[in-house]
Parts: sequence; C-alpha cells; structure tokens
Amino acid sequence: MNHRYDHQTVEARWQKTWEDSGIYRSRVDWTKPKHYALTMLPYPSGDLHIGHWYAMTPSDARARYMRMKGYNVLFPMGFDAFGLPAENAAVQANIHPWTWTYSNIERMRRQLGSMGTMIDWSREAVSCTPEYYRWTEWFFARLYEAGLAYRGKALVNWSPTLQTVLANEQVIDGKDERTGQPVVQRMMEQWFFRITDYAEELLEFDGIDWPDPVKAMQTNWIGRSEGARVRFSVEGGEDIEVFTTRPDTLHGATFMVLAPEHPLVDLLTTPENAEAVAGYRAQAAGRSELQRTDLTMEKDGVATGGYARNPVTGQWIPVWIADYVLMSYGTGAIMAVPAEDERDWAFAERYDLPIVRTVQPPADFEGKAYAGDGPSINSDFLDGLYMVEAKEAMIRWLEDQGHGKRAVQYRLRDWLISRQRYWGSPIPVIYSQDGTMELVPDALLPVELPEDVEFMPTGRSPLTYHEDFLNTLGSDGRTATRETDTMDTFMCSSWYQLRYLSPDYAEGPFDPEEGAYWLPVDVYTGGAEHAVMHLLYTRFFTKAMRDMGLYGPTSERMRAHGRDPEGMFDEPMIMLRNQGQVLGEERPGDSVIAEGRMEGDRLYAESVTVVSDPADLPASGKAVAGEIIGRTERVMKVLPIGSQQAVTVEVLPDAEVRIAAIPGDNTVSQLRHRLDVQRMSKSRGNVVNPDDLVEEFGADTVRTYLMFAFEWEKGGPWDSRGIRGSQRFIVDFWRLGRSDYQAADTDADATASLRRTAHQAITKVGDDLERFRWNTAVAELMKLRNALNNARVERNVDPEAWQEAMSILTLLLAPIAPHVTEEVWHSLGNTGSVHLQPWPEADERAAAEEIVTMVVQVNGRVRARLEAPVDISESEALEVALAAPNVARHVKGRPIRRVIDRRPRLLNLVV
RNA sequence: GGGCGAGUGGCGGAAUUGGUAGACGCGCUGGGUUCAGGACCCAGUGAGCAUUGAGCUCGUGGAGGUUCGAGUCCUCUCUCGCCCACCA
Repeated sequence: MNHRYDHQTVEARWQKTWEDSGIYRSRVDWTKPKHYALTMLPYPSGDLHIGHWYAMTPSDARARYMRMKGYNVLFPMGFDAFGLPAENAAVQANIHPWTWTYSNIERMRRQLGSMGTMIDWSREAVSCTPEYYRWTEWFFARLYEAGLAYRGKALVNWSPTLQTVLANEQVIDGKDERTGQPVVQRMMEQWFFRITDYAEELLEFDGIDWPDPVKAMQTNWIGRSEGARVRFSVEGGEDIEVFTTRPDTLHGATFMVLAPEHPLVDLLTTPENAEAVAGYRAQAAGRSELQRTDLTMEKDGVATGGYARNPVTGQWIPVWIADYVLMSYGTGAIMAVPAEDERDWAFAERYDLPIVRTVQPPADFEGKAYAGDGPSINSDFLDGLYMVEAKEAMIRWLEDQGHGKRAVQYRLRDWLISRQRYWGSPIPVIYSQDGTMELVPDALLPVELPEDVEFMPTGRSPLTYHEDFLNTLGSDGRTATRETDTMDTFMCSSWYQLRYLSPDYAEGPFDPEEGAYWLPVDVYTGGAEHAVMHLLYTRFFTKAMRDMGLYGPTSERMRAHGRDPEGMFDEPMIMLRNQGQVLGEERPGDSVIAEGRMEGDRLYAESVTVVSDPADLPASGKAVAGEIIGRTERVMKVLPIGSQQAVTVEVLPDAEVRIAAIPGDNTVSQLRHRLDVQRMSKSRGNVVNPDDLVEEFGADTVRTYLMFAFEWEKGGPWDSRGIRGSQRFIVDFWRLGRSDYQAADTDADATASLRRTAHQAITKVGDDLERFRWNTAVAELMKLRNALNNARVERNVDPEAWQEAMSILTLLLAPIAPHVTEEVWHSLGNTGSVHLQPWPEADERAAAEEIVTMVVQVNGRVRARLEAPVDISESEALEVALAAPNVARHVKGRPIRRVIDRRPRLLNLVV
C-alpha cells in the first residue's frame, strides 16, 4: 500500500501483452456457439470523442461478458470513411481526401487502442479503400440487374451549401441535417433504390428485439395509409388521379388542387390563367423547402381555369394549383374536401370556394373542418353510414363504376443515392453517346476514384472535369462517358457488417464460410439518430440481398455445417440497443433578471439580462431576478432571490438580451447557446477530451465511470467530480488485490456474509450485463468492494472465503475494467489471462440468506423491522410480530381481522 | 398539430410480479490524519417534529381513485424531452 496505482504503465503493458498474444483474434469454431457483437462504425473525423467511448466501451464489456459465458465472440471495428468532411478539408486546406482520411484513421486507431477493447483488428474494414468499394459497386450492379436501382427524374433535395442532392432522410425541417443549411427542391435525373418495394415488409419487426422508439420511428417514417385512388375526368384531357384516405367524403370534394409541378397543369390551364399560373409556378420553384413547409404561412394558390368532374356527383369542379400539395407524395394531386380537412377549409375560405359538409359533426362541435367520425350526410347512398362503412361502400362503388380502386400509400420515398461529390463510391455505370447506359462489367470493378484530382472552390466534383476518368469505351467499343455521381455513404454502411467477416476476401463481398457461422449480427449498439437512415437502409439492403439470392452460397455452407439457414437473412441485426448522449457539464452560477408578462407561474420574458454573479443583480423592480437552476433551450427555471418557489421563464424569440460575459448586443440565439448545456461542442467550450481523461485517470476508470454515471440508454451531463468515485473504486480494487490478507479472529457469520455478497453479485452482475444495465452492475461490484474492504479491516473472515470473494470480484469486473483486473488476476497468483476465464458460477447455498429483515406492517404501514429466519412459520412470525412493542402499540389490542403473509419479508396485520 | 417517452434527495440514479422508497456513487456536514492543499480514514446526510427509551408525521410533478398496502395500476392535469410534421 505504499505504492500508488500507476494506470499508465499497467494499461500500456497489458495492451501490448494482449496484442502480442493475439487473445482477441476470433476464428470460426463450429464446436462453440457464436456471438456477433457489433457497434456502429465511426466516421474518421479526426478525434475520438467521449461519445465514442460511451457507445463503444459498454459494447466491448458486453462482448467480453459473452465470451466469458462461453460464446465464441466476434467484435470487429472499421471506418465509414467516405463523406463530405474529407472533401471540405481538401478544398479548404488543400489536403487530398485520402491523406486527410488516413491520418485521421491512424489517429483514431491509436485512440481506440487506448480503450482496451477486445476488437479483432484483423477484421478491420475501411469503406474508402478500393478493396471495399469494389463490392459497394458490385452491390449496386446487382440491385440494378434486379430492377431495384433505377435512374429517374424527380424533384429532389438540393443543398446549395454542400453542392449535392440529399436523401429525404437527410433533410430535417427543410434543412440539411448536418449543416443546418436550407435545402431547395430541384428537378433532376438521379439514381434511386426501390426501398418502397419493401415498405410493407419493413413495417414488420417480428423476430427482432429492437427498442420500441426505433420501431415507432421507422413505422412513422414509412407512413402507411389506406384509402383509394380516384380518377377525376377532364374534358378532352387526361384524367387526374388522386389518392385519398377519406373516399367516404368524395361527395364533398368541391375543387381539386395540383402540385405546381404536376405534369397536367399545362393542359388544364386556360389562356386567361396562363400568366398567373406561370407566375405561381415560378414563385413555388424559387421557394425553399423550408418556406414551402412553413406552417405559419397562409396557403396560397391560383386557379388553372380548368375543370374536372367529380365522379360521384357528376359536378364540374375547378382545378387549382398550390404548393401545399406536394408532387412527391401520392399522385401530386388532391381532391379538396374543405368540410372535412382543415387545410382545404383554409384554402376554400381564402378563395371563396364552396364547402359542403358530408359528415355530420357532433352537436357541440364548434370548429370549422370536422375530420372526426360521424354519420354521412349530403352523400346520396352513403347517408347515415359512419366512416368505416362509408369508406368501404365508396370503394366498392368506385371499383364497380371504374372510377378508382382501393389503394395503400406510403410516405416513404425511394432512396436517392446519387451524390454530386468526389469522395464516395463511384456508380459503375457508363453512358454511350446515343444515350444508352450500361453497367461496368464486374470484371472491371472497381471503377476507381482517380487520385490526381483538383478541387475547385466552386465545390463542383472534380470527377466532372477529369478527362481520364470521364472518357471510356462502351461494350461495343465506342466512346462513352462515365457516371460522375458517387453513392450516398449510407450505401457503404448498409453492408459493412458483412465485410468485417473477411475484409481481404476477393471472390465476393464476404466469405460464405465465415457468413455461415457468424451471421446474423446478434447485438448491435449505436445512436438512435440513425433510426430512419442507416437502420432502415441496412434492413432494406439485407432483404433485397436475400431476394436477389446473394445469400445462396452462405445458406449452402450453413446447411453443410448443420445450421438451418431458414430466416437467417431476413434482418441484419437481431438485437439493437441505443445509447444516450453524454452532454456538457452543468454550469451553475448564472443569475438572471427577466422582465415580461406573467401568466400563471410562467413569465414570458421580453427582456433578459444574464450575470455571472448574483451580487450584480439590482435589488428590485424586476419581474424575476434570481439564480438559474434549470435550463433547456429558451426555457429556464429561476429561483428568485429570497424565494423558495422557482419560476419558469420562457424567453420570447424577439426578446432583448444582455449577457454580461459577452460584450455588445446579444441575441436570443446567443442566450440559448449560453444556457444550453445540452450538447458538447467546441464553441460552447464544454467538450470533454477522452485522451486527457485516460491520461489522468486511466481507461478503466473512464470506462467504469461511463457505465456507472447514467442510465446508459438515456445519458446525461458530464460530471467532472463524479469520476473520482469510479477512480477510487478501481484503485481500491487494485489495493485489495495487492493486500496480503491476514485473518485475526475469524467469524462464521462474517465469512458467510462475505460469501453471500460475492455469490449474489455473480447473479446480479450477470443479469445486469445481459440487459445493458451497466450502472447497477457497477453498483453491485462496489458493494462487493465495500464488503471486502470491510473484511480486510476487521480481519474476521476466513482467508479462503476472502480469496474466493476477491477472485469473484476480479472476474466480474473484468469485462468492465479489463486492465486492472488482468493485473490483479496475476497478482492473485493466477496464470493466463483473466479474459479467457469462464464467468463464475453462483453457489446458490452461499448466496442464500438465512436471516432476513421481516417488515411488520399494521394496516399497511411499517411498524417494525425484525430479524427472522427465512423459514419462519406463520405462528412464530405472528408471535414475534405482536411481541414487538411498536406493533402492539398500534394494534392496541384490537382483533386481527386479516394477516397478509409474505413471509419471510413482510407481514401485514389488518385490524 | 400528431406520435412516443419521462418526471424519485442538492446531483447522477436504485427499487423482479403492487410489499422496507432513496441501493451505489457524487456533493455536503462534523471529526481524524497531514507542514499546507489534495488524497486518505471514521461518522452523519429526504423533510419536519421528538429524543440521548423510543418513536411520530409528511414525502416519488399536481389532483382524485382502486387496494390491507401504490414510485409502480386507473382517471384527469401540469411540465419536460425525443421523433414526425401542409403526407391528402
């Protein structure tokens, strides 16, 4: 105990030993059950941040636990290495994306090494290497052949900032999800994958254990609606088809609205309206997605002058165009039923269009449009029918009369994979001069990215002006041009779990022999932010591969080894768990003066002044002045000076803001920034650097703290003091391992008690690790540490029991803190790695309690806690309970009417 | 606006099926040790009342309900978070 625990030396030594002995190499072994543990691969942005540690080290701990439980575990790692940041670095700093990416990867590999994980680096895959993207291209070719990849003209999301199109999933609130810059709609010819073909199957989550929120998000995103397609005829023109979820309200369709981009607009527009229509279309085209979807904006539109015939009423109704109708959903046209749809009501009101109720609203209904259920009215043969029956009756009528049919519509759009960027996997397609297109033959894959490229500050992809890349020959020997778009990087990550199986395999994307053993992924961990992107794409990819027969050889190998391939390739990952986010540290001490109007106990602040020191607050006259005790975005909880009751202060968007620490005029967004402790970011100065933590505390302490500090799936704010508790735990454990335990007066009870704590811990920690409950697992281990510490001081435990408990603690802690446990394992006199040991078996008898606390309640309220043997009889229990003075006092001699007997833990006397 | 989730000490969080609320840790308080600080050790720590016999009351956002018994179940309500959002 005269030595300090030198984590730096110990951790480095064991990391080297493990690497040299190759204990983390995983090999196929059909005699053992397999376990494929996967954690989302990082983008090589340059530095590993605390979030990577938070996601990866518990996953590593669980993989280690599974190995101790007897599984043959694969825990690989790689890099999702294509993407825009590399290209931006190239433009800004004149570094080639290769150089930038590779130096980052190198750095991150080192940092990953410092975590002490059991990653099998021989399985590493990097998506930007030709060996990898050869197969990304190969998959594209297969999808193309299967009709699942197609090139089409569509209105797409164009980001002027990034100079590329984006998938629907990458656009949030009309802004690019990465940079937050607005996105505009453009009509472009692009490559798509037919993910919509799988919409129905993607809604099923049978047989997979995924978190409910992720399933809900995907379901929501796919957005299945049932209804009908209805055709409205146009005099001398093509029919207008609409999709509606409310065919029962067809009698109330008093006008139609087309998206401004709808192809029939030109045909419908009368000469008198031509100018207005052209003007409106131009205006809509110029609006950003953000403006077009702004809900506060009043709906506007113009009449085309054309009319269509409502098939059920026979009436001719006017056709309008408006940009609240989206070209990308349904047919790009709607039948407007103002009485039963709020948007249509607003539009009808504004342009004085007729409104006919077809559903009787309840008597107390006061609103305008009524979208609820009710008996049909003004609807001829539907009158009196409620929604469900009316829908069915109308669909039957439409099908009988040939005016429409039952239909299912999905919100999900096809996956747009083209990117007008250099740093991505090329699309292996060439175009000949006559406009035909052909795939690059498999034998010529990969189409490699040229290295001698120059980046233009315009942001244009260098592939578009690289002559050697562009010019090629078609299969007929004539000159042809290459596709210059590259693929969305989500394409790379849709199949990486397969490449890990055999990153050097050259006969196919992965070795079927490996796939037959390891697939599918058993546990997948990562952030929930990928719920509707990566996690949806990879499911689609797996199902498409299955249907294209790409798992054929793997199935064959499975059968050869006696494993049934049935259902093995329906889903990529069986179990999914999402970690939360580590947030910036709470920053106490700010005080605030806020003025505004008070409504209830909430202040809507029109003016806000933030000071760092409450002494700076002027005495009075303000609506609220006090310390900020809670904050989220624009809402703060403020404890007024001298008050016990906190006040909620909501800062209005246009409030006047002064922040003492930031000179000059301040804005609400600065305030939000100042108050928002949510995310770590460099500009907020609240970033925690894992490298520094590892240097100061050691990887084991950081790992333990990250697992102990929060509910893993939730996350929370970093606490720079809290980590000390985990450090103490690790150092205490190391000291216990080195201490030469000498018993003095051994005591049977103390010995049994220590053994009980140890053996109970085996079960509890195992259960917790199984269920990703790291915090309670660590708490249980700390209890065992406390028990051992206590025994060491008291010296009253039998030495053999002490050794046993010490050994149990070492084994149970091994998945969480791999280095210090290895060190202690050896200092306890063991040979061989602790990480190759089996998980200990709990001795039921040692774990069993003999004496427990029996709680005695009178009428459900606790009146005594008595020590009782576990097998106490009812009569005996009653006797000791009634003998307790406090129980007797509350029974007051009344007869016991009922005894609720939960012996030996609880006895409730009802009097 | 719609969907989902969550509110427990000063803080992070515990609490199988309704059965000892606050495990474990941080922080804090008192004491010890130390040249000092840190570290370390011991004791205490939900609130209030009582007290060196005990014990009592309140307490899991709020209001009600079911039950011998509710953090847990039901109804209403408030607040926060996340996702989606003119999706016809």
